[in-house]
Amino acid sequence: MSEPHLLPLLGAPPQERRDAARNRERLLDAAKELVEQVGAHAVTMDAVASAAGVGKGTLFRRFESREGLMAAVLDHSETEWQARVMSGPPPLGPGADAWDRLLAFGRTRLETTLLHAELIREAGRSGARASGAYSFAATHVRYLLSQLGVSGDVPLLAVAILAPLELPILEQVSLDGFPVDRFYDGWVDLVGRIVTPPGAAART
Amino acid sequence: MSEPHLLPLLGAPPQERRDAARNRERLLDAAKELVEQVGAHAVTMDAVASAAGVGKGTLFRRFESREGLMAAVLDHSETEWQARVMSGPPPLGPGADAWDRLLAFGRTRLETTLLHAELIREAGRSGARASGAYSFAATHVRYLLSQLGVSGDVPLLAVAILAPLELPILEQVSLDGFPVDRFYDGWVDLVGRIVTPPGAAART
DNA sequence: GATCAAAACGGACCGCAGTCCGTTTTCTAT
DNA sequence: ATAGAAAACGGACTGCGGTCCGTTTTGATC
Repeated sequence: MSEPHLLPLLGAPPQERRDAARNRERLLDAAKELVEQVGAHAVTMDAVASAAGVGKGTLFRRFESREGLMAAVLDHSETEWQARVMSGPPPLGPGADAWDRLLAFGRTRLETTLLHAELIREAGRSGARASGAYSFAATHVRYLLSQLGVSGDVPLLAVAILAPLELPILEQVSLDGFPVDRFYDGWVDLVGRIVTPPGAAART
Repeated sequence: MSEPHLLPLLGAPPQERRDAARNRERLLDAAKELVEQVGAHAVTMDAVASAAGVGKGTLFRRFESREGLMAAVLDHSETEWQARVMSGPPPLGPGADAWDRLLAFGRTRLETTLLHAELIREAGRSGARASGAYSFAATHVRYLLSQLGVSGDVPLLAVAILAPLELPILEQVSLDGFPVDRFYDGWVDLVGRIVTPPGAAART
């Protein structure tokens, strides 16, 4: 006669225990705090654990690795941008035409990448960019490209459009000594060439 | 009366002492050997030092860091490719027209990047890609673009052409599940769009 | 409210990158 | 050949990321 006391909630991950949830929060808060105070590069796992008043083992069980922790911190920050893209005001959000949205996307993407540069670097490839944030961006660009009626291998063109805005590329470039401002203009030119099929009229 | 015994050789780095040079070579050989045997990710600095019969301090003085060492190993491998580009047979080397050279460049660049993927990853950004190899590639592409009479911000277009061939991008992409083969075709399409100005005739 | 298995905890412990500093080698000058 | 300073050497040492495992907490069951 006894059934599991709470709704089985089909297929959902077994539900996190209360202490686990509490500690996850403490750890994330402590991490964000420390990142802000001393910079991501100087944050040690021991420091985070003890600032959160939690054992080191727990920290690693929750976040897998240092990179994983940084990715979690980063993810939190980037979620806000994703929201702006999906449901914020135009031209970034819905409502403007696809071309203008694409340009706004590029500009803000560049800005957030630079803003979170250190965190992105520390998150390494385990991180947000690889899974969450990057595939969101890719999906969005693919969508805009299809709206623009771009022909060809749209997924790959999306990659090409995003690539120059990724941190590793930006880092290599600025070593070659580019002013960042010029970068956006160059990117717009690039996108124009990709979007406008050969033989069509030029774009403004 | 006594002058420095050997030609002062204007401005040249003070010349490496003989033991230093010998040890550098031993270390590099040991490193290459170990990388080959167990894979770059499993090579420890202690292992390299003791395989070379040299102290750890020496290893770090010569190569700065683990990443620096990996970069040195990588550099050695990539030099051969650079030579093919600059003076090998066409279409990669000089002799073919710029468009064909550009395509050959892209294909071989993609190949070598994938071939050396592990080393590139281990070399991190301290490495060859950042300084040596990357700027070589960028310079070459700029040159080919100008040969093709491309208008616009050539240095930036070169960045855009190279970016999708860089490892971090390739890694993100194949997570999205692209077959690698398709990639080259997509890249050719991209380059075509960049090189062919809007309104001009399409390319073969 | 008592019982019990599963899950989470925490800190001692390990391996490796990178530093430090007393010792040895090399090279120049005489 | 010899002396002396500069440069290179090497291995003990430190700090940090990550693991392991005996102990504690949770929450479902009766």
